[in-house]
Amino acid sequence: MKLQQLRYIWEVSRHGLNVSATAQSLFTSQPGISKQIRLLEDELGVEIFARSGKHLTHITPAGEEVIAKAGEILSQVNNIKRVAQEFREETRGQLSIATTHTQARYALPKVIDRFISDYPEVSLHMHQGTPQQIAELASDGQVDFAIATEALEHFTDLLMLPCYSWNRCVVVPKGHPLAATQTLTLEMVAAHRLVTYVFGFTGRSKLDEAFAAAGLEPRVVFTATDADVIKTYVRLGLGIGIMAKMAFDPDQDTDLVAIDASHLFAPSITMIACRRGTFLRTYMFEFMELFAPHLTKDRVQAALSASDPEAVANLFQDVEMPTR
Amino acid sequence: MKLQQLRYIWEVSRHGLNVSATAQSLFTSQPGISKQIRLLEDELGVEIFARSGKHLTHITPAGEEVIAKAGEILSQVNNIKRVAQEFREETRGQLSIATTHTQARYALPKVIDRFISDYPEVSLHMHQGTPQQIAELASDGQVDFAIATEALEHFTDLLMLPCYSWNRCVVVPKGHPLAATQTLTLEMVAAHRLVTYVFGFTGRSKLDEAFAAAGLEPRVVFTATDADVIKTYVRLGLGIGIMAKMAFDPDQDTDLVAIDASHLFAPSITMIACRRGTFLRTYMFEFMELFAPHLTKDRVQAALSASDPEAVANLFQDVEMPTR
DNA sequence: CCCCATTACGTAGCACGTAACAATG
DNA sequence: CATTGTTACGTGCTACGTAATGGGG
Repeated sequence: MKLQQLRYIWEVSRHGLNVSATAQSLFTSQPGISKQIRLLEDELGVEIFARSGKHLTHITPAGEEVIAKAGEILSQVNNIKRVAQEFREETRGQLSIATTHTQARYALPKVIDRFISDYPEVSLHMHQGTPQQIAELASDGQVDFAIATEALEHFTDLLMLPCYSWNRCVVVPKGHPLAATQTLTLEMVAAHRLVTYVFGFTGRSKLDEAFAAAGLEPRVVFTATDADVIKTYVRLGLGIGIMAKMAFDPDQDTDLVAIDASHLFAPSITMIACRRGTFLRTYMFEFMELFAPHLTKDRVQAALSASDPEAVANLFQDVEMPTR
Repeated sequence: MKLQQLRYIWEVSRHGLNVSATAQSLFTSQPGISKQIRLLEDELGVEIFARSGKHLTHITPAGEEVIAKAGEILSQVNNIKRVAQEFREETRGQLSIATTHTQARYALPKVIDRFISDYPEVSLHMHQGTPQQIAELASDGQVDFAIATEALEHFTDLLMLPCYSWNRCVVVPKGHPLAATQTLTLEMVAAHRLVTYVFGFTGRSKLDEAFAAAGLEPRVVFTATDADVIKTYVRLGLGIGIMAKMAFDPDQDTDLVAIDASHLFAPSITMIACRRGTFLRTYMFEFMELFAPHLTKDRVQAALSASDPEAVANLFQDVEMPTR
């Protein structure tokens, strides 16, 4: 059994059982892969892929288990490489983060700015996507961290750590009837046409829950995946906006008025997630702590290593309230 | 990075950093191992072993982490081989069990007898040792199961499953003053010289606790690691014996009288332990169920896979009371 | 002075690439 | 007929064994 054989079956399964495509992506020849897979199957005495004629049709039950374990092995191999680099050059390496528009646009810039000045030799890669995509990237090990508010909880191989809690504001154009309101009610909000997030984005679920609990049916006339688009359509007069409070910028958005709506909706908690069982570089811990100061290296390691649910639960008590 | 390189550093660290001894045990040449270790270190850019002159003196911090991860990998490699054999020939393979005298002599024979007739093609290996040794064997992956009553709880990488609950009896020669007693008290027992288990064996701790709680200081004049020796010295009149009830055989031990002492001591629970994260063959599940009928495959798998502490806790409720 | 790891060197095996072949939709 | 996996074959690399070398305790 060779590591490359395990890598081959793993990659082939990730490429929809297409050996040729796999060979291209690995910059090697396709007969080489075929041969090695056959050799592995011979050695194990079990077929990993089922063939019909000259095509791989599906993965055998035995193959499922073998491939899963091969994935574990490859992930540990990566960990070893990381450990080595950590001890060789502590401040050099890669950091890949997948996140949503909201975080990338409003929460992360300050943190990133600080991070790249602290660790100039770390090459940073940001990936933007839907919460679902983000979680998958982290779960596959393609990125180190996933940062989002939704959809991370269904991936059991991800460890989720709470970063900060936030709530919403209602945004209206200057001069709008609601602009002078001191204290909003859900009824007042529901009386207008609404512009807000698409379902599954940026805590949209908490919004729906609040309206449903009050027996109201909001007229959502436009949904967007980010606050910049929401603000644009509020400016056009399409409706009033409901969005994350931190997405309102008093300096920039001078033609709009933001009205606090924290008392109307349950707060959302933005999470950072990383794969369980992966080795984290020092600068990765540092990044976490920059983003959420209560996520110290010690605490995160406790939550990571321990199958100790308490270590994670405790972290929720330290989540800070929104800064803006 | 090659699997053999990982195997080499793992084995060298297990052989007290003696490369020559490692080479012998692996039936290969010692320069070969040296070379491969060097190649791995070069590739990683980190020293795994610290050298003084021509000797390996200790493992570097980086080496510690690398070796730990290498161990994980090798364990997964074994799992893959097991999976393959499971699908190839379901009823063929190996089963290695480490256990104590008490279990091997009194609890296991019936189970083993049944097992070898159910699975004649499985080659069975039994290892006897102290509870400590047993736990280490299981923790190292050298045996599949450890069966004992004590000392398993300190190994966090072992999953412990409760098998059966048992208690003690007092053994005296026929004609001894205590022989006619209906209901023993701790004071009556403490009035005699005692022969019982060595500390750390077969639930000895529960014995000491009971006497201490009653403010009694038992005069233990002889300690043994197994009941056969205890019975021998009871026959010699050295004192009265306290031992596991199941170790008394009415057919065999006709010259002795056993008096129930279940009400004097807290019951002990015999456990079966296996390493977390290892693939268990079908016949291994079957063995567990033969030994402890409430340990069905489904339940054990739930306890194994889940980091779900409840799945294990539930099993404790099903522990049967002693059969003899 | 013995033990042990490293260096040097030769060989056998094997992983990989190119090219030809076969089968499927 | 285009795409894809398998077989055939040659080559360059490398893992491993034997022998020689060098340091430590």
